[in-house]
Amino acid sequence: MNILPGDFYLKPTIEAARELLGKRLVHQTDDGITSGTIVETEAYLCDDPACHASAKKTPRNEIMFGEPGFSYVYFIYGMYYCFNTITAPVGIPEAVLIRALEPVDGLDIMSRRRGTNDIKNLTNGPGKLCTAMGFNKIDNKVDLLGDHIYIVDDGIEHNSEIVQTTRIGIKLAAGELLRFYLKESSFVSRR
DNA sequence: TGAGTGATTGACT
DNA sequence: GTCAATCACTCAT
Repeated sequence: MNILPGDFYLKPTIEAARELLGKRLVHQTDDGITSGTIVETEAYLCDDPACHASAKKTPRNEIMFGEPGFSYVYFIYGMYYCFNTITAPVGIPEAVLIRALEPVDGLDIMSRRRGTNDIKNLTNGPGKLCTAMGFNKIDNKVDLLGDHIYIVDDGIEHNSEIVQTTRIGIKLAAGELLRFYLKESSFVSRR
């Protein structure tokens, strides 16, 4: 097992977003281990109007100004969580949103949490993957170099073309090409 | 395509 | 202190 080192998160955010594709996100809980290969990400930059932290520092987004390599999990639309990894040095609020995974471990746990046995429908969206992986607000501000939540490089070449396109579901700066996904994957949220 | 959901935020007393 | 608009989504129509 090869956990991504802390300096991975010091790369330019766009580069980190691109390189996170094909890596595996792991979550250890009381229910057991769930993990999935990252197949879709979005970059959120400090000068980006769509970024939570672009306007000003607030209690909710202050984690983005902190240490790279931490999780940023936030509650949205009254029902769903989204999982981000903090990038860029302290003081620069940038992050990578994990939008979709290909389930690897703990399929039974994910199915139970999502209430479906359709694996293609388990983690193909930011809200869905958090439900399947069991992320909630207590998983905010967690060190991704710890043994609770971490991202590993299995050393597997995904051999898939990376598609760069526009982000989904946002109003501001919707034209920016900051979304990345693996072309061959059938687990991305939308093409 | 549209309704529903509730934390967050900023603009008001 | 209160209030309403906003929102990086999902599911059922």
